[in-house]
Amino acid sequence: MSRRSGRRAGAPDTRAEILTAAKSVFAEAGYDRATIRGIAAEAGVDPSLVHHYFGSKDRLFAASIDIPLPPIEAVSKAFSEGPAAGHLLATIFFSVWEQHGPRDSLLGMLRSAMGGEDQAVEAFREFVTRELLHRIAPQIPGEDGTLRALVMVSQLVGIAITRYVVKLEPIASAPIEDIIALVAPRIQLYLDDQALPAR
Amino acid sequence: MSRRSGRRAGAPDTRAEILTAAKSVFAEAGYDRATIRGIAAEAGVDPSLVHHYFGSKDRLFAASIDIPLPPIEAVSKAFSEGPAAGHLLATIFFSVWEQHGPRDSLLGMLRSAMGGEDQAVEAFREFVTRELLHRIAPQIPGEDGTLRALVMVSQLVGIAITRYVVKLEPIASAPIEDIIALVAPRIQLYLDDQALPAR
DNA sequence: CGCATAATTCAACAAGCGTTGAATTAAGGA
DNA sequence: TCCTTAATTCAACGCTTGTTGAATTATGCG
Repeated sequence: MSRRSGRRAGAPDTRAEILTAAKSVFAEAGYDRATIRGIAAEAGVDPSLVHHYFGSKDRLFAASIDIPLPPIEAVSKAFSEGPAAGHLLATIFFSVWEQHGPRDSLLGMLRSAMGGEDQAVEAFREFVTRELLHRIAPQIPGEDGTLRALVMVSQLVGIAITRYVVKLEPIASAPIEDIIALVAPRIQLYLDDQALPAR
Repeated sequence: MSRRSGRRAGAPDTRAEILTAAKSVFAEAGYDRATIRGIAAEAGVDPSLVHHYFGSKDRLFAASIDIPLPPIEAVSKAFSEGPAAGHLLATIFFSVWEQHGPRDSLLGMLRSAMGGEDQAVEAFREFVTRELLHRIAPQIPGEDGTLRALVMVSQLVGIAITRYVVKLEPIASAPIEDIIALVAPRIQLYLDDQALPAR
């Protein structure tokens, strides 16, 4: 395709290796503690090469959290499952987290968002809104549909943080099926119970 | 009392002012992005003075997240409330978060724990275990009491992150009573429903 | 007052950071 | 082979950070 490619077809793509290293390091350390020098070392290249390919730490980070999440599109269809919708929703959510690639990107975004990195906070807000809230909220009846949907999402995100970030036992080591079985009825309750109790 | 106090009785306690500034800055920025120079500037003193009083950034941070949380002791008593226990539990939890002082300390701990600061992660684990898990888990019947308690706590922490850290709407601006009313029935369900559904 | 001690500031160090531009090596087409 | 272009490295700048030790100022007691 490109006449100006300096590498052979089967050779390792250094740029991709840097990106993989970046995802891994950002996931472990978050934006602040991650260093370009550390990412370069992980990829086995010179720090300048990282800058040559990605321009800046900001842009490298942006490239690291840019992730397509195929299974999440099934969220919209989950609601036709009736009483099993809650279980299916939780299953979809955690199936993404249990894969190494997406998990690294999500962890990087999450860690950095909590750390206060503006770009990451914004990315996290957009991600939750676009991938989850916009697919779930319209399916929940009542004026407070969006609020209810977000509280429900907070339950899932809260578990993700406890399991993958803080690694609190026994959530960190429990089979994901046990956790799904536990949370599914509560998710279902958010979907069914449309009336806000009087206060 | 102490013969060796260099300040008058009514004079401002510089050490306390530094600590207040530290809590505020750590809460906003987290451990990594917070700087001793920034904290010193906030307190209106020289950076060296911070070091003189607290020794190191680590120890200053440790002092900043060391917080007594009086109302949380009431958690143990909440379970005698029967069907209202879930509502009371959520109320206690968020009443702590809605106060400025404790919120700053909690935010600092949370932000830094997510950022990967070892000391903060450990502090957060201990905090959740000591203040919440140990009080709640024994009250939940079944072998998986601890797991269920932690999933329940994850729901509360997840909302706290969405509301106070990421500030996602409409959770960030909703009256806390609305959120409590929403989450209370799900908390109650964690308390009541003792059987783990077959998988 | 004068002295001891605490409170506070000043100036500076060493280390690590992101970033830069020039130099060097490797590769592919004419 | 030569020459253009990409890939990669080298060395260094400027900046910020936590930390340090000496110098300076304020304070309270005898």
